Amino acid sequence: MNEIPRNPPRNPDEDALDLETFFPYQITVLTKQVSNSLAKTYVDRFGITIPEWRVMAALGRYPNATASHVVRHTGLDKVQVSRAVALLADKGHVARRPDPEDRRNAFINLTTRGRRTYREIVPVARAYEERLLATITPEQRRMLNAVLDELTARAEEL
Amino acid sequence: MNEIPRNPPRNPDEDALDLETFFPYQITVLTKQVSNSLAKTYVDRFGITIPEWRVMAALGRYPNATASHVVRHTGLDKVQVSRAVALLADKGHVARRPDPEDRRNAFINLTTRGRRTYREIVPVARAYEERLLATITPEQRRMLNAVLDELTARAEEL
DNA sequence: GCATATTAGTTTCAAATGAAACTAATTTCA
DNA sequence: TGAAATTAGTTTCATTTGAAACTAATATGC
Repeated sequence: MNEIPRNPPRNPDEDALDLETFFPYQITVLTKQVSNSLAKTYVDRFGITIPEWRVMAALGRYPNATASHVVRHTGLDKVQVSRAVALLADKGHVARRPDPEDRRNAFINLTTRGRRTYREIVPVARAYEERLLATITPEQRRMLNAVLDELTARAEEL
Repeated sequence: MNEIPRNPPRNPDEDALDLETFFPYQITVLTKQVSNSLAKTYVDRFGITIPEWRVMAALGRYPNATASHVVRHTGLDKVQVSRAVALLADKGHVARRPDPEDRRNAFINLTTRGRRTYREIVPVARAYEERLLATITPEQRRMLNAVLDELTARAEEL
């Protein structure tokens, strides 16, 4: 009795690193899962990609923004924003209005149609987040939120 | 005195969603930062990509694995593993040995050279993680770890 | 046994990505 | 002024990605 429990085949090397507890690995795996789920929802139900959704989210929150503003608010790079805005304009979700003061700029806004779509997506996005976070306590949520902000700031420094 | 603090231009829409507090957004931004930093380190200092590093990490921890095992331990898909193993074999970091019992399988192992590189990378990876997490408490780390595991399991269900 | 299904792993191909080059407009300062 | 530098945004191009098709080997069921 009392067999020694069988571990998975073990590296004799003491210093072996466990990927499963390595923070960059954990967060990458989770992010991929979450992004894939959301991307599928957005494409299937609304015909837009994640970058396009992010641009709409930024415009929904901060209307009349230039592409640079959108870059700041979405964490996308300017190439992605340029492309997402072009696609959203094709689909009639956003419109560009040149700035007469400085013709390098264009103000971007949701169209009526874009706003309607935006208002449909927001509760879907919230519901997904809610289901995802359903099993963790409000306490844990607050802390998770704070820690992620802290780590994002920290990661930028490094 | 006592000016009303100026918020950024506000959407009148009550239901606007703040991207900055939206969990899928937060985690995506953080992951991108972290991955870019690490990818740069791995490429610059060791000449390998993140998928290659992950394969090495899996083999360092669980030697003599088939490609399917590596898939399970790395969260990469089989295409990525196939490519990473081919590249690592070219670089002399891993070697494949066909399974005589079932010739569809091949056992993959770090070579002496691969093991040497692996042992160089592990402390660098640990040091990065350590610097990243330096400003959060051990308590927060434990909780973060547990919550990420929980959410990853949860995300797979959804 | 032998046709059919399944499994391991690779290759192909089309789409997504982002660095670098580019265009157009504005600002700087000699 | 007006030449050089800067800024906003777009386009190009080479690389990365992953779904789907494919090859080769083994397992299953009639």
